[in-house]
Amino acid sequence: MKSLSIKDIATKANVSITTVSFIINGKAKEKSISEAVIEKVEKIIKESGYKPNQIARSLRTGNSNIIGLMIEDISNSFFSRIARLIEDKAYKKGYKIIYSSTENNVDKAKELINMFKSRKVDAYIIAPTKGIEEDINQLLADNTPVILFDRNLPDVKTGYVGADHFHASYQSIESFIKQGKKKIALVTTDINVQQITERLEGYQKALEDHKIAYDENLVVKIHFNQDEAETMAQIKTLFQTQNIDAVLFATNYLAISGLKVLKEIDRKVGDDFDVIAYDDHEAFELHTPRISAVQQPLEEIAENVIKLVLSQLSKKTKAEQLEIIVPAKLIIRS
Amino acid sequence: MKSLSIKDIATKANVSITTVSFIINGKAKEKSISEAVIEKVEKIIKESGYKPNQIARSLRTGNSNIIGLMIEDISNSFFSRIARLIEDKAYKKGYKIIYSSTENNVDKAKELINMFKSRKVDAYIIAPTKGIEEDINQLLADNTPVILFDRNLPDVKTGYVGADHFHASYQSIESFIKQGKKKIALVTTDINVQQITERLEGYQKALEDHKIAYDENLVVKIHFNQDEAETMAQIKTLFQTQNIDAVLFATNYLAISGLKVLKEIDRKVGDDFDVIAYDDHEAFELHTPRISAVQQPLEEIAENVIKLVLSQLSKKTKAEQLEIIVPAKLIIRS
DNA sequence: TAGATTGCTTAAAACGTTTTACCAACTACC
DNA sequence: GGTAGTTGGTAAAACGTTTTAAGCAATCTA
Repeated sequence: MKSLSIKDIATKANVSITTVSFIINGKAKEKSISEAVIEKVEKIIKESGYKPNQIARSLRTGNSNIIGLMIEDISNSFFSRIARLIEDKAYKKGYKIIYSSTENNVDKAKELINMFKSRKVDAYIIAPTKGIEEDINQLLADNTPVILFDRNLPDVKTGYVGADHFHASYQSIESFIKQGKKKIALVTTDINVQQITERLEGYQKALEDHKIAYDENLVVKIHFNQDEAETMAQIKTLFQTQNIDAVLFATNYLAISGLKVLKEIDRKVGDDFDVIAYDDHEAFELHTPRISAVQQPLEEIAENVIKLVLSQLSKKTKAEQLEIIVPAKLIIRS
Repeated sequence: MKSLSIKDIATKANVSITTVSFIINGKAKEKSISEAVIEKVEKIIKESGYKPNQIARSLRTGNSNIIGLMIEDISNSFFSRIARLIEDKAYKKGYKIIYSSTENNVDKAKELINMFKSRKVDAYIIAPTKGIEEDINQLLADNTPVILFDRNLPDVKTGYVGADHFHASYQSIESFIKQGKKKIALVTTDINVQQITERLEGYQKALEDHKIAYDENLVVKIHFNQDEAETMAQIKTLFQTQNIDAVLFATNYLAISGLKVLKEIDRKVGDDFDVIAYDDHEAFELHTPRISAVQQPLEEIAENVIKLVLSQLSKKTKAEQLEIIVPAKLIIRS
């Protein structure tokens, strides 16, 4: 069964295609179509269940009402929760989302941008990887709105929304120090994005400000794409060879692996060994004892991302470089 | 900067649009285009970075290489993990995914189907809600492939992939009984989908087969869209008013709420009170003590879903009603 | 009364592809 | 030397919209 076209409606209503199009697009008044015709056509549209073909529409108008969302991995709860919020808000404004996981792989990311480009998405929301600066700048040069979130790229001048990672990390370490911790470890990843380096810098600065020497043996950088067993092995080595009394995990999945290790080696989190995780997770509240975590304000991030995107979509001007830094919150659980 | 069109390439290569199109679509041989021309055109395409406009292509061919994925909620880890796997596999076959969360809301689901329809998606993958049978049947009548997963709809005759919920539930209860449990509760939701009712039936049948009387006070149906505080209150009431010695949670988020309650009322999971969760979650392995769970084989589900979709896409025939039931696995942790 | 304005409507071009149908020039065959 | 087949290619229609420019009456203005 072929679906109806505007032509069928026009024939049925005995008016021209143009007239129907004007009515559909709410330009009836402006083009001074008579009430009688408007009503007749609207009735027919309603009765027939006609829906305009978005593809034809896109081809003609050049925009698709689709926003491309590129994240690292949709199965990571941080991203899936953000994605859900963004989807919700975009939907309310009539935009749909096409999403894809980049797996932090530059080639895949580039390919995705091409994909999105050929689908003529109206705007991009990207949690970027290093190495796609040029591709993004190309988009910006074409006047396509691009908003970055979670990680900023210094060489890309556009809107960005992210949490204050430096400060949150600093605070976490400071809270350890105030508890009297001396040998504080950091388990982080080797991906070279601002968001991650900031966490390291916060760690270093806090130590420095409290006159604790930085010891590189206490910082473990886990390779991004390796499997969990290997990650756990590395963390285990840290725990067993260094006499640490506190650890900050720079991502929630690292924290989960770390907690598994602790369980395995039967080391308890408590007064003499404390843990903070970056990015909260349901598991942390349920853990015994409960695990402290840095919470990013997901709702606020999503809200701002969409705000920036919509504002760029409405202006036709080049994207302005507007960085929105929202505070992250350290939740101390005990 | 306007992007290149096939016309620009044709002009540059001094051939017709048709020729370029044939080459792009790999029909050069078949249409007996000379090697020389093929090379020339391909070189120009490569150099210029030309990418065909998918929208125009879709308009002309009637298919979009997009698969619509409708799930309950992308921020639920079960769905986000499945989504990731499906995305991956679809991507490898050249298909992109547009996804949307239905929130188990019939109206939203219907609206989404319309949305997808007007975007001419090539196929649908749906974790359906009750009430959209007719809309789906409409799609099937138009010969559009639709594959259901996670929940089946009896009134829809099409491909379906899901786990054997009845059996997994039965097994879980049986394992309680073998431990000597007598008062076994079930915390489930009130959404009326096969997948959920099967879990209840498994519960009932296991009790019956082991001559334990069914007590409706031990079954709590939590309203789907309510907030967590209320859910926890209901579960708390169950725990405090009924003298139960085991509980099966029918979804992972219910189990998480339930575990929070246990923590709150300081009741320990252990020999005299056991818990099994349906759908595994990282939190369960980390919990002290570790929580047993029913694991659905995500990879296998995703694999089969994609297999069915692709098979439907290749045949032009009406969807065949093929139900693939994969076993779920009870992971006993202690 | 001529010209301008207003009210309602439409024909046709354009968006960037794919595909059908066709053409022209050779080659091969009997 | 006529016809059938092959090789290498193209013109133009079609997909379903939006939008520009214009047309025609009827009414108003001076």
